[in-house]
Amino acid sequence: MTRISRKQLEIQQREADILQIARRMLLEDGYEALSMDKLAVELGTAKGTLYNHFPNKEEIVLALVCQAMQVRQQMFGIAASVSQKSRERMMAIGLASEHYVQKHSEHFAIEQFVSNSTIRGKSKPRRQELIRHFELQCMGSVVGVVRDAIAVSDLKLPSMLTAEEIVFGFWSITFGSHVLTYDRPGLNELGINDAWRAVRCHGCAMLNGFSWNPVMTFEQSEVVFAELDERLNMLFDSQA
Amino acid sequence: MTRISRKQLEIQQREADILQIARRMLLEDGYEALSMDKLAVELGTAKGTLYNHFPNKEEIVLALVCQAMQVRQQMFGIAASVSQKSRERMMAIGLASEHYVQKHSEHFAIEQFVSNSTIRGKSKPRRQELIRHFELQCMGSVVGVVRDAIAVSDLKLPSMLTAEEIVFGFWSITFGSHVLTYDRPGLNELGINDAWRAVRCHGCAMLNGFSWNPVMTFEQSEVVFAELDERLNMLFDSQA
DNA sequence: ACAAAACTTGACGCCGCGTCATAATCTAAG
DNA sequence: CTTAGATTATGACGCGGCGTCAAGTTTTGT
Repeated sequence: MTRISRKQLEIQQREADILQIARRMLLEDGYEALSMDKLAVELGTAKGTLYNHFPNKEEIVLALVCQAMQVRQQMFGIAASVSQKSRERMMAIGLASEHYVQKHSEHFAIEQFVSNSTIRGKSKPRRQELIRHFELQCMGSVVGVVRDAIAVSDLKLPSMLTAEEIVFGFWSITFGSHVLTYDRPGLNELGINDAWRAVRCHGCAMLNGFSWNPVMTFEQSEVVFAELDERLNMLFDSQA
Repeated sequence: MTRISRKQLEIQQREADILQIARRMLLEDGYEALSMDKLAVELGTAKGTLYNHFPNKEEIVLALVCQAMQVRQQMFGIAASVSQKSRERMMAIGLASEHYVQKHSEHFAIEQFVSNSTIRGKSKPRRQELIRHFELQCMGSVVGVVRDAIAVSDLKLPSMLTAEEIVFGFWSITFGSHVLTYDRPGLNELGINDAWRAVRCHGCAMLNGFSWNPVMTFEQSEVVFAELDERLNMLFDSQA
């Protein structure tokens, strides 16, 4: 049976190779530059072989998106358990998001390609479920923090909002900031000097806006962010 | 000289027709469905004629984006002058954004196609300047409100942030929310029942987080939003 | 009326995706 | 080891999309 496993591994390895090459092409020259023909040439096989692994181009991209979301989800999980204090856990998730964009931009960038596009529709149900799964897990991590905060009275849930809708607010602010920061050319020239610091401030403002205890000034918040950042860096490094 | 103007008008009219058809194609079937060949057929001319008006496909899309941004910018301008109170002006701009996404989704959707993509790079400098112009104008409207608020002490500018960075926060939250709401399938199933109301609450939370006077509860805020919304609807309708 | 300028046309070259008949390779039973 | 049957690899092909350009047509100015 050594034969079977050897062949199996060879195929698995090739699948990984395909994704690796595809990622490089996407990152280097954008979505249009991802060509199945060129990919096959770089892989050293015929084009038809590619189609034994993935039914179409979109599935390759979505496989990369899945990898990306898995990385993000793991980081969120780690961040959510970095402290006992609910507000710090929330801040840590924000930092994880920041970290993800900055230090794993190869994944973040690929998430962007698919964010508003026809790509999703062309994928198999299996893949869609997987993506949904990771989305739910990320959401779950953050909603957990919100619920815990409510349970220990760090946060009073406004009558107009659900816990998920609270999360939606923070999701919007980080997602929005990071997308704008990442692929909007020249935010600096618009007067936004340090977008990253600004995002932290906005997160702090919003936490304060919900009266999420302990309410603190931006200056105090910055110190806490710095401490959490250091702790998170260690955790993330030890993970890799 | 009636001849000159007749021909000129004919050409201008055709340009408008091209954009109209292109918009319909984009909205109906997505970016991939915008085909120069089909566009030419629908227009009733040869393909080469298209290329007398636009040097490439991307320029057509970007022309549509310019139209969209112009609409948005006008709405922002109106919203920024709907009240004397700085906080209400800020809220009105949020409402304008909401209105833009909901009632002018044909424009908003097209902005999305270009938000993270290779399209921008293929356009002529002239077009890029135009886009930049509208971006600056929108930014300018909001920054104006922030500066006014500071001037009348409705808002104290945090030492860590510039006025533009404050705007960036609100930009992120509305941009992020609206993108997520618009093209994420099934936010409802994630527990987000009324994303629109949630966005208003988050805006309110953030304003409160900056201690933007008059600080108010979500419930109070909702009433003000409703009043402003009505006033804005009248203004927007009278504009059209 | 007529020449020069401006505009229109559509066939053409090139490239990319996905297919499929054929060829090569592997598996497992005899 | 042999060999039939299953699995996998190949690349030429069909189709369709973008942008070009030489040839033809209309408009303009005199």
